[in-house]
Amino acid sequence: MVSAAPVASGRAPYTAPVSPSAAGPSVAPPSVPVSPLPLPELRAALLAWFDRTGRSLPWRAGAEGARDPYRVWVAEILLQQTQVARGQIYYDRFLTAFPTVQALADAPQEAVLKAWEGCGYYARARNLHRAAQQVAQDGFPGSYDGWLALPGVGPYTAAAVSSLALNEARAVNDGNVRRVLARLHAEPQPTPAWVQARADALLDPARPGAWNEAVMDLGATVCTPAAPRCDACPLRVWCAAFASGTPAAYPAPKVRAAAQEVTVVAVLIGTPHRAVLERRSGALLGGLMGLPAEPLAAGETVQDALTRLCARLPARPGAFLGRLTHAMTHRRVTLHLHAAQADLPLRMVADEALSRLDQKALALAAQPALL
DNA sequence: AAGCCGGGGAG
DNA sequence: CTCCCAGGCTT
Repeated sequence: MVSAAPVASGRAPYTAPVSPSAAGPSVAPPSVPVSPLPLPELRAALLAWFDRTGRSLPWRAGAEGARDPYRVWVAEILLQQTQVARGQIYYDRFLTAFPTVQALADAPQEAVLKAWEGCGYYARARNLHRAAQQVAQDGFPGSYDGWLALPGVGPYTAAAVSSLALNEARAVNDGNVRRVLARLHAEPQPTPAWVQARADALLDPARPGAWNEAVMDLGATVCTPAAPRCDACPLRVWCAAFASGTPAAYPAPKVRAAAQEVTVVAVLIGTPHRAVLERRSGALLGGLMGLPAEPLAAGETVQDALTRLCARLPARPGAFLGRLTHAMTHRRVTLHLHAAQADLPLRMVADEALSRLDQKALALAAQPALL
């Protein structure tokens, strides 16, 4: 594979490679302004690598630049902030449930969320469903701008679908592209505009879809976040981060807010298989079903919240069933589960779409932890 | 521009 | 444990 990389024909792309460690611990390494990359050679090298080692994925069926728009679209939504291995499982499940955009448009939202159950970021499913009803009416968009107008479709997804299905010359800008370009240029702090400008310049207009997939494949399988396999990279000879000796230092880690600690009280009325469930509303898990629950207010005890929850339903509180913790990126949830009794309608749990948190709570009730 | 939105893989 | 993932919407 390395043999396919261009023999740099005597030309060293960077005469003065940056050295992050020499700049000191608190000073970011200098960025390369606008690199004079040899576009024809670089494009040929990456596309040759992609044609040889590109991943075979279910949504990649069909002619290059003329893929089935529905399949590409569903895949791109599923893959937002979701790794390919995981997205593939949900892709197969989703396409089986909704083989066509018409089938998706005709389905009730609960069925769409059931197919999405456990995949996270459920606004993706709600927006995809709404957009499908729009497409079933008006037909598939015929351009980047048309796709961009659909709910749930932003600059990344519009570029991906229009390049893969319409052969439009639009460069995607995702986490892979950001990392690959940050390293190629040794830029520690790549802004979205910086990445887009360089992605636009690099895009091979002759094969926009294949080019986009090639950069993303490179980022996912070779130019990986923590331990890049530079020995297998077709762009190594032009890579300023490789030349620096510390490619993993680019881009610098993003500053993220600390996870917030939240305590929640939930009640099981019925059994783990047939129980009282409520439909969540709002941004967090909106549209999903779950056990009746209340977060603890400031200064409130678990017992206070349990009393408040049971007064709302209404229900009579029962035995403590167990506790669990659940991580949600920006939240660290501790859930206290109690039994309760009430005269309220029960639902078959297996028929509803639940979050992982609620699935954990039901599993806890099915087999109480010995603590 | 910055927060928010799930869940899991990799190191 | 931390950081990241074929991002988009809201404020």
